[in-house]
Amino acid sequence: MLQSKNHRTITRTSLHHELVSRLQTLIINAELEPGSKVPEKLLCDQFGVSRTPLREALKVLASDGLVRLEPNRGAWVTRVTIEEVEEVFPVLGALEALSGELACQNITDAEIETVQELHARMLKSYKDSDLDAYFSINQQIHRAILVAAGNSTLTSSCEALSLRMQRARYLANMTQGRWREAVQEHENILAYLVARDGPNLAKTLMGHMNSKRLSVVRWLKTEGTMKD
Amino acid sequence: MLQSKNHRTITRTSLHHELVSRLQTLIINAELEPGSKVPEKLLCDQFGVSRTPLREALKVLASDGLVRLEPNRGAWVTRVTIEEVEEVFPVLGALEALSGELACQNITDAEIETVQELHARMLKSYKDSDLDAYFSINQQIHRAILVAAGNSTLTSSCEALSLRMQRARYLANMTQGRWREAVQEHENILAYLVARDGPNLAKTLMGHMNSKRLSVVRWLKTEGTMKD
DNA sequence: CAAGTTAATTTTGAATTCATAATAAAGTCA
DNA sequence: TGACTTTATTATGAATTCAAAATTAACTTG
Repeated sequence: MLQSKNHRTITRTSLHHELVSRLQTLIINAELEPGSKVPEKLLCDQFGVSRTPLREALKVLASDGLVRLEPNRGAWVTRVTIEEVEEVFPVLGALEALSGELACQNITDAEIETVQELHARMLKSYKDSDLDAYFSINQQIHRAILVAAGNSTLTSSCEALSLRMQRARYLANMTQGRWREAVQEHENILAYLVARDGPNLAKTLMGHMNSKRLSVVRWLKTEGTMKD
Repeated sequence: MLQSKNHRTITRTSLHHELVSRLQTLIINAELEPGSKVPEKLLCDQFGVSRTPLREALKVLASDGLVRLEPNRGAWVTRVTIEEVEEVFPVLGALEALSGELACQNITDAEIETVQELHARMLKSYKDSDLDAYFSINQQIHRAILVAAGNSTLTSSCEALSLRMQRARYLANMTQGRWREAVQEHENILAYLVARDGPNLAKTLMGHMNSKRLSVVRWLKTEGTMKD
């Protein structure tokens, strides 16, 4: 059988992917509020598409846990619950630990330099108390390590879970103390990466995820007390 | 806002899930041949559904990596490649290691007994050279450990990746030597589980996945030599 | 006017339709 | 005959349609 050379791998299933990605963005940025109903018709109008491709995208989002489909009642934006956080961060920890191990085996000097630059910029945004910039660069660092690990399955698994944790701004809601601690953890991460010390980088990344979990859970608990 | 009590969580989005699951089965059992085109119309007829829900299911399968969507050319059943195996097993290893750690923390005596019974039955099927039974029970053991770990996110991540590795029969294609080795590894897994020795169970499960990877890759390489 | 009932409206799930792209078949010409 | 066009045919992607379910509104009736 013909192995189909490499059939225009450039073109991507444009509309479908586009919709999935735009809906993800809406949910991450809480433009679609957690717990609320996904306004199918409105979104169709906004995107200028019919219900068919939109619903296809919603099914994919549902399988990623960003929305929940209720039979005959439509799609609902899922909330991040404490239970979910307690589940997802350990898994992310294990995956990031692996990414650290692999990155130490495979990372090039050039890639290390890139991470160092990102780290420096992240420090600056910390000193400037620019939370948005901090979070963006932070993500880029984790992503750079994943890329250096050279395992695309690992990358997509991590990103799917990260997406779920990125919903809503509370991740951005850190105390000064937690922020300082996170920066210190990143110092260690960088050091072990530069030293290409896989086991310690793995341990540190896992610990980093664990601290993050504690911080997010703590925040979710106070939030729960405030509202309800 | 109303937290929507627990809106008939019993009823599941029946048709959609049904289709996803049946398509998965067809692919796992290689009734849809790897590398072949997904016969949309035929499947619609077979399942007695229209193209709309079938295509929705295909998008979900694509996001799980079981099919690949080529723009304007339809869906194709993905092949298990050596590269994919080299990627997926390490990730599965990390996840199973975590499941071992967590299981040791949470498993009940009753659950341990269940695993022991499964293990005994697996040994019997090994002695009987009943490969089908062996694989089925093997899976049940891994699943039981996952369930005992009590992390549903971890469970679904593992199962999604396992599905990808379950395509085609070659997993069943073990040498006598590899089979014996796998059984020995399972002896260790059980022992560490009974002892609730998380770290060693984790290490053993990771090693188990690594052996599996080597075995599958070796087989894929000989298969490649035979055919092409 | 409150609780329950029925009718109107909207939303959902899925089939059908339709324009466009890809493939296969037929036709052309050196 | 064999490479290249041109023309049918088929398959795909997405809009539209339609029946069934859920929601809302209107209407009883005590």
